[in-house]
Amino acid sequence: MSEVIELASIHDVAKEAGVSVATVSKVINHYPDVSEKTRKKVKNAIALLRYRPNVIARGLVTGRSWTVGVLINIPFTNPYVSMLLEGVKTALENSGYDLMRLSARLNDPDYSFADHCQSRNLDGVVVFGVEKEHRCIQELIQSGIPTMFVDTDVTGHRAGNITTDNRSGVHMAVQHLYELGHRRIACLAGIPGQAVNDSRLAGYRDGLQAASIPYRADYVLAGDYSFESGLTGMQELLQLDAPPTAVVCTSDMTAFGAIHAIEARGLTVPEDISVVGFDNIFEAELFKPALTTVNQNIHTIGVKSIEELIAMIKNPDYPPPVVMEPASLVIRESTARLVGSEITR
Amino acid sequence: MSEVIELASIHDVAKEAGVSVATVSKVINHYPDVSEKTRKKVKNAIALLRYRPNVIARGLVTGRSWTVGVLINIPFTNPYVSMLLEGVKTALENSGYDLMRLSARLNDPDYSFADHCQSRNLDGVVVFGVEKEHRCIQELIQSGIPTMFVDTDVTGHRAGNITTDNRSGVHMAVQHLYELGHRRIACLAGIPGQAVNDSRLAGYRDGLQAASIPYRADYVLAGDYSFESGLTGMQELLQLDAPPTAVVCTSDMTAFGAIHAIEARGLTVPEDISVVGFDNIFEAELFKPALTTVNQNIHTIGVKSIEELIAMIKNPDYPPPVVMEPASLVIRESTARLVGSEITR
DNA sequence: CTGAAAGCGCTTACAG
DNA sequence: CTGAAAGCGCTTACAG
Repeated sequence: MSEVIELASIHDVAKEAGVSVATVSKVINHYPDVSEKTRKKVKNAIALLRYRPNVIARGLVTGRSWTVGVLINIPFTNPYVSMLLEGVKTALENSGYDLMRLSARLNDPDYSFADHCQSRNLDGVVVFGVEKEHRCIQELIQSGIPTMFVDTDVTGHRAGNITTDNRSGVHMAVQHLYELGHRRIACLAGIPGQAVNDSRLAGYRDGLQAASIPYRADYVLAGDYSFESGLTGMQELLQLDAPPTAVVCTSDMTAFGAIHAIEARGLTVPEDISVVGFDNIFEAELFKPALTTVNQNIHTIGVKSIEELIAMIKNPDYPPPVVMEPASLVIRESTARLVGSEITR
Repeated sequence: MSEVIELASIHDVAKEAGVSVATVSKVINHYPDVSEKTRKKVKNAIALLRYRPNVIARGLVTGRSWTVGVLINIPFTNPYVSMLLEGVKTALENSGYDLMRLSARLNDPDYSFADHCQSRNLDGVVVFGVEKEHRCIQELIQSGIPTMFVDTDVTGHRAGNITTDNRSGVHMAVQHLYELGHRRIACLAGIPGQAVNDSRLAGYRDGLQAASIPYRADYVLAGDYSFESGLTGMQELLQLDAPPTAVVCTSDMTAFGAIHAIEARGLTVPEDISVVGFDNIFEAELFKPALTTVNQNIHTIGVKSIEELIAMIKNPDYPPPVVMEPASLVIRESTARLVGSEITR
């Protein structure tokens, strides 16, 4: 019934056109030294046989696979990842590159991510959500495969990175809360040791310092950027003798969790406690109360990570890019002026 | 300083071990007819040189690339896509396959998705968000590449599909609203012609019919599953002389949009109008009011699409799978009993 | 049990 | 301007 159609090879085209495969190759690759007449013949044969060059075979000899890999060490369901991938996808359109998502076994000691990339002839790779210390990072840098790290502040001969100005972002959040009269400002943080988290915590300290508010260790809780960690973290903060009147979270999902915990206690946001998030995922606007949060240009980060990567691929001497995207504060409904006698020093 | 380490080839291993490349190949591929002694030597050489077989080169001769492609014709930022990809990723772990996301140019008449897949030696592909009529679907079926269509009801020699029982899902939603006393039930639908939408509309009609409620064309509006289409669709419904008291939406995002429009009019959900969504994305629970919606086992669909695809790849005679996942109604806060004299026939 | 040879579908010097 | 040959890194009959 429905016949399976085999793809024609370059030999088929050569035979059809009555020329050599070398000549066909030259036509395909737009070499100038082919007569118009021959070029015509070949093009006709290509059209007739619906020939498409095999990218894989070509890659074997040229060493270029027209494929960039991506390592995502965060659940896809994190809206942050979705927005980033959307940016990646946008930058890839019409670039000629396809995207390969590697099934990496980062916890397997016998597994090497760099080997995986090389065995697939990847032209470059973007990596994100990996801690600076993971061995795969040094292996990657050693391998010489062009790499862009998102949110991991490492560089190498052919490796750059891109991140948001996390530090300023949280600083702005703290300042905003200060200006609203808050002095007991807590922080629901992320995973200790990750560049992203450390920078945000530094911004938190900056903000406190600029406002001359002493740092309290019991106001800072580690987490993992998830809804759950916001929920449990906030529950813990509410147990304190002097609970905070405001909390800055290092992700929007964590902020949602925190708000959930606050409301479960019969309190309201922002009347009783102000909450600010980080990321500005699209849900932040939909949420009630609409979330005050630090905006990251996530889509842009996705786009630029690919653009810079491709630049590195095309030019071996391209200096390893280090790009920092600005953060900005988006004020919505989850933060408000502190009322009453709560203001203390 | 940091030396770039080249990956060893099978020739390097052969030389190091003092055997032929054929023998190395046999060791790699676990052929039995290799003496223990030789096997040892080769394994040592492999370890010494940190050799990994080049998947690409292997693929060129075996015809298998250990790569499955995915065509996603919906924005990544749609939470539905994220959940599906998370399932896909889960099923891929330890399968040996990597995932390639094709930069498809579906609107380019010179572009053939099937050719693209073949030129990349893809072992199989999962496609979703593509209308049944798009030429790429027949091309794919013709090509003989194992394919799983998600939410598109086509099959072929080596092509199956998977979908949610959309029809029953919406039927249940309508029935739920009917039992709450609603009779003026509208539908904010999706893209006409898409299998997903048609099934859901059929379920809407089923529900009406079972309740003996006449179908009103002005209660059914096409959309595109987005927040915006819920917003504008609902605005339109609110203009009617007899606006609906309940509306079933064909996506959660559309439901969010509809609720937004209702509230912007000074009305409340569910007191004034009940709203039910479709998908049960994780935001549905977070939203206020928490959304009553039809649950799809999206993660499972992602998992099964890959499992079935791999089964088709491994066995040329595997019958084209057609799987339908059950839908279920999740009742939350966005639907309520109709009060007062609103009940009419 | 082992290896030489052909071949997967291409590109790239090189000779003519 | 054109094509024969070697080679990219592998696997697979096949001969020994």
